[in-house]
Amino acid sequence: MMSDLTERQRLILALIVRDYTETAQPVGSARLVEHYKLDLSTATVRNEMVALTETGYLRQPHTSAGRVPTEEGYRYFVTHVVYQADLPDTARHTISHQFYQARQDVEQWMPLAASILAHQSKAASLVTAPHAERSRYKHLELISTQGRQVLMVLVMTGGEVSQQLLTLAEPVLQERLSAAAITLNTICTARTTEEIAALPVRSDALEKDILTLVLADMNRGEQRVSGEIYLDGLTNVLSEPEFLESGDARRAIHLFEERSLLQDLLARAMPNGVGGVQVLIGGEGKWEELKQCSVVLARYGIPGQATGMLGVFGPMRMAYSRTIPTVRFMADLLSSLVSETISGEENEQ
Amino acid sequence: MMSDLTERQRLILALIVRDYTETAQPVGSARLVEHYKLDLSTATVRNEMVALTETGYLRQPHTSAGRVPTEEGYRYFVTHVVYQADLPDTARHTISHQFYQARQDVEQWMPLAASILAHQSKAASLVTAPHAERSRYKHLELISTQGRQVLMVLVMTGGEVSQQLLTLAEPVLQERLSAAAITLNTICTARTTEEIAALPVRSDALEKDILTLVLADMNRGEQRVSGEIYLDGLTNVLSEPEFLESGDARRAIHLFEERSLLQDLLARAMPNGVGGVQVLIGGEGKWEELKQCSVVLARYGIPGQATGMLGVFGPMRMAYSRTIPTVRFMADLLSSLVSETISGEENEQ
DNA sequence: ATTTAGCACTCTCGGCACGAGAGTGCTAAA
DNA sequence: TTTAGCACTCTCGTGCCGAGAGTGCTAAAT
Repeated sequence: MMSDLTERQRLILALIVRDYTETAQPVGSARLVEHYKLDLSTATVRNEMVALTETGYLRQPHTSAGRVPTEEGYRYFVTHVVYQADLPDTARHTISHQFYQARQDVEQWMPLAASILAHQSKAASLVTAPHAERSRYKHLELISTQGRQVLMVLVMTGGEVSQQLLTLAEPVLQERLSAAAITLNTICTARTTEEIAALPVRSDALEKDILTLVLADMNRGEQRVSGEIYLDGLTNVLSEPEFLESGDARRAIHLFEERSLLQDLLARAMPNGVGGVQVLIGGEGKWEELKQCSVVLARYGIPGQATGMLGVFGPMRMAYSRTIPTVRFMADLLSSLVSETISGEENEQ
Repeated sequence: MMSDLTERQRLILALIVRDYTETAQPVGSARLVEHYKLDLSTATVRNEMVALTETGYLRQPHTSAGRVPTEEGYRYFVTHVVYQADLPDTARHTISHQFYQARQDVEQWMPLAASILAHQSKAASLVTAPHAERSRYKHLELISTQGRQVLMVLVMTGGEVSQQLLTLAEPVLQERLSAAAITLNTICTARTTEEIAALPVRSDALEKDILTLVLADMNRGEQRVSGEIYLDGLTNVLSEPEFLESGDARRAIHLFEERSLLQDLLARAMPNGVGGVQVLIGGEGKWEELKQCSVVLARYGIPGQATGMLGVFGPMRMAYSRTIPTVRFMADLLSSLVSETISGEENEQ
């Protein structure tokens, strides 16, 4: 693998990737030598470029232009050059600091993560809220609003909260609702959907109806592939030249706005548990819309219990050497946040 | 006002606006006559065009191009031609139907509203969740997650729910937390921030600390200008020619992604209570970024209690005759949803 | 008093040729 | 193995030209 290329070829490939990601212009031999102070002549560089072109890592847009990395070129760069790179300490500190300041505001965590990712990578970012495949009932609250309208707030272990508005057949007093909530809380707390479904049917009509809705809601939660999706930094990506012309790239943005498509992408791209950082370059042949784009994805959280995803989306020509370490670091950070928050099933009371 | 223009001039202006919004091409006299089967010669139309150009409602991009509406032209069109127009029944039914299907899922209301607006107007939409300037305490819930970590869920009248994660000095059992929550609920329910602040200080340390956080949270809520912001349909607007070239338009999109800027825009554009539909054409000289764009805004909700905003954003050349009635209808619809949900202060228990 | 036909005029836009410049690949020398 | 030298190729900006679109004006028609 590694010996596929000589040390010097790797250097030249890396420099071309770097220069191209910055300028979006094909890179010529002369520019490479003078701009990066190589102790080589342009001719030598050109010879190496020919080799790299034959191996399939570079290509020429046309006869007399400089070289541009191919998808394979980017992939080589990602796997052999920057994949193990660490995020500089200054960046780690900045990020940790921002999260420290927002540590109380659970609702801010996801948008904050998206915002940081977008700023650091200068591309578009997405973060999904942590989501459990099988979560347990934690607490139910019934709040009478007006007449027959009741707001039902359901909290799950793991901190997921869902609201639902229901209309009863006839008006019910708040006292009655509170009593029902207390009863249901007693019998349901810490139970899974299946366990609740297996309970004997309630004799009280109100409790029975509510329980049906609770079950429906829990089921709906388990059907979902991911938690809520947070996006940021779309404008970063809009000013990139790739997105100004070819409608291809614009269709990719559509993929990101349409939540259902995005869910599908995430599900297919990251089937397995928490692991390393996934880099999808040019859609990898599977996504027509992502032909000119790249996505850097990672899963965070605690595998059996609650996980979410985060990622960065940008032109194929993205700053991988910055983005990949950032995504990895943020995934670790969110993982630790989740494990601090989550109600473990062992020490549950 | 009305007599500013003759009937025929109004017709021609309206047709030019309509044609231009559809094609994005300057409209010539010949096209106008044959395409809309006018019983006039092109020369007559041209004479009227000269008049409209002199009044400032039309302009020519260059000598031998057709006419394009000016900002004043659009404004005349909006105020005198389409402002009172009603949304066709079929559209009303489609929209009502979609809301009917989602009536239980409170969390879906806002994104659904944004999605419908975006589809109907074929532009970008924004909706802010209803937000009360002065809301009242409704219910507090304290949930132990792990060791010293506690998830605090605070529900306000009007249905706003906020979550906060707090770390206590020492671990506390769930029983203790529930007891504290019940005590606080008893003394705080239905009270405003000021009223709660005026209560005698709690002797219990835990209750005192929690109450401080509750107050901080309520204050933070009251500081905010609006509820959460939901966006949709940005991609609709991206494919418009205006946004492909001039960076101006792209900067406008940035305005929409940066929540703080957007808050400012909303606050300055819609200072007063629920009223008619506001149409901002070309930024009205106040927003440099919106020079080529228009925004159609409306406030919904119940003035003294909880209000939110909704709007549509697109190129100045937008389909006002469709957008304005849609925004008005949606504002009414959301208003009725809010008044069904909200806990009135009178019939509060 | 309007409306309309006719016409000259102006400006944009696409196509085309052309030269400058960038960057290459190859060969032959170091 | 590296490098200097050079011929070659292709893009891109510029300027020119003609076609076409749309106008404004004038004079005739209603």
